[in-house]
Amino acid sequence: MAARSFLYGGGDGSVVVTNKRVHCSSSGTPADPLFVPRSSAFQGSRSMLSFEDRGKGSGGQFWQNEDNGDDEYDEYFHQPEKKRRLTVDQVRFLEKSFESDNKLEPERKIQLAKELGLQPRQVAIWFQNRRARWKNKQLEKDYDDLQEGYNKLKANYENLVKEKEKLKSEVDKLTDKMMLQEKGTSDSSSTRSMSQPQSCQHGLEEDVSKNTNTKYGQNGSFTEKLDDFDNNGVHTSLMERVDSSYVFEQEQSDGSLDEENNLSKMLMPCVDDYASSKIENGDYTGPNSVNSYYLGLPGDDQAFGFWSY
DNA sequence: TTGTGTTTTATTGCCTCC
DNA sequence: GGAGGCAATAAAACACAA
Repeated sequence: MAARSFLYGGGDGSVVVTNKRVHCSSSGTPADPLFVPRSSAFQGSRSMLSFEDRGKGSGGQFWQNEDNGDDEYDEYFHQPEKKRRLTVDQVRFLEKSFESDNKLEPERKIQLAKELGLQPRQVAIWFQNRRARWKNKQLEKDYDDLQEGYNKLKANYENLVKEKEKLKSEVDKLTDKMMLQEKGTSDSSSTRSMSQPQSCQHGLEEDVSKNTNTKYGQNGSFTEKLDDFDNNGVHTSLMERVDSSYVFEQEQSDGSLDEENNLSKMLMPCVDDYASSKIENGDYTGPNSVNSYYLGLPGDDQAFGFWSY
């Protein structure tokens, strides 16, 4: 790999060996981005000493011994200065600069370096590390947001399951009632039923006559009970679906247990559909309702797949 | 004081762009 | 091919509990 020309230490053209890479100093012209005037407060890590508020250690020694020609000590004396943290003021300044723009153009880098008494490369490194930190923070934030959204969605799903169970039990209850009622009425008025539809016995003639596509005749009492259910102000759409399709597609039955089971089975799609349509229409206003869709999937993972973020 | 975990500074290698 | 960015990592500096 081509070595980068990092000026790290001597600005006089000396070769500085760091522990990992050979750095050749630049020629040291003012136009060079790596140029650091010898008169600058900063000479490599020595610059830290000019800010001094953390200035412990023996920062100056390395530079004082820089001209020692003794080969035996050459390597030792050309060890890079131990890294030192930037001062509070330097960091504050860099932070402000980063806030205004997290990318660093060469001109700005040199300007900042001059103002802070740092090497341009140090400024570049600081920005690079700062961008990395910022990115990590963003990732953390994104993760938290996703987690929060997921939790809301999960709560939403659980509420829907509860509501579905509630609806199911209500339907079951009503089905039972209807069955009992149907049995009672068919016993006591078996003669009348020969000439009249059952719905008429429950005063539902008008409803029946309005509806042209159902077979109310045999199921009027059930409809009446479902109407009551609807009066709770909860399940209008369920009623619409019940009226128009599922339930009364069945031909007349003898009111046996089989029919009861069939009715329950037939109603379940209504309930499922009802819950889904409520969400899709944005009608669901449960305690944890969010602007996301749940389409009746059973597992957390699947529910997770349908959110809008 | 010391061990340990975290943060910051700096290096290295790879990649992209001009 | 050089410059610069980024990810991964090293290592020094720092914080803090025991």
